[in-house]
Amino acid sequence: MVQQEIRKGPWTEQEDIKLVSFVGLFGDRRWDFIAKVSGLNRTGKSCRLRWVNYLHPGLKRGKMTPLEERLVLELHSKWGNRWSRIARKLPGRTDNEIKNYWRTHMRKIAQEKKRAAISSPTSSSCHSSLSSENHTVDSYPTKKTGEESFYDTGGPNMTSKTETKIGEDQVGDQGYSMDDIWKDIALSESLMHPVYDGHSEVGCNFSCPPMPSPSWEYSSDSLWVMDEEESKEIKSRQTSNRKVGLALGYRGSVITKSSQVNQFGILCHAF
DNA sequence: AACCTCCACAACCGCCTCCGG
DNA sequence: TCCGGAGGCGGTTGTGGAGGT
Repeated sequence: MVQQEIRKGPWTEQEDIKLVSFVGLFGDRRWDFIAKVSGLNRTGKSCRLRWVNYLHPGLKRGKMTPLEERLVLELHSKWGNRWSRIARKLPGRTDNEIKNYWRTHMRKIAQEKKRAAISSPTSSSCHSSLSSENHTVDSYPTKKTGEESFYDTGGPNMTSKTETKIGEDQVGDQGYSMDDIWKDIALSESLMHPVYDGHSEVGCNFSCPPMPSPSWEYSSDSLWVMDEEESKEIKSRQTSNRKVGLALGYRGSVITKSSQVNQFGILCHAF
């Protein structure tokens, strides 16, 4: 058999249209199947990612609201890097989006805090990661072996992967890995107030009220409104008739860049 | 105007988990 | 019970655009 070459890289409008229509037909579960029958020379994974992060009708775009920002912070302190889980509490936001947001914004904040900490060197809590003497503020500490960093875990058993990767030479862009970000944030938060001690999901008292689900009105089986338990429950309810025509629920409310708006206009017409 | 830096975001990779045979 | 495949998840990278110098 001649294997068609798997396409990679940016998706075209035509591919999007195809994907949406096939998801409409077969639901958003059987990604490998969809990838095959659609004729998109993409992997199932790629199709799923495109759908979840970009084509899903309930996606909210644009800047994070202050409420969302706060929620991300608090949920991250509660759950660590469980982006998909955090995303479920932020209707319309994807794990990818939150991850990206966290990475850029928190890094920025951490840098600012770090600068502030440097300018007041009497602070005893800033010794650990600020000791790279002959570096500028923008060069970042590398991970010390055996040093504990609860921020890169989000839980007791998420350390291994990160550590083995970053412990080598992989330090991310500009030499600033996720690991370093967590450390910086840990540092900056410790300067501000005591930090919730990390791992357990119980006994964490937040001042933040439960997510009020602002202006969110997507269907009840939305990806984002479910917590794990809910999702399990729904999964158990899911039978073959589920989701057919989910994509037909397209609404015009998806905020996109101008070209993307056009794209969705086209997509709507595809049905 | 050209160049640089930063940011936002899309997408890929690799590992993990789950589920069906 | 075991195994393989599909899907899910977290980490990372690439790229384009905006803003600053």
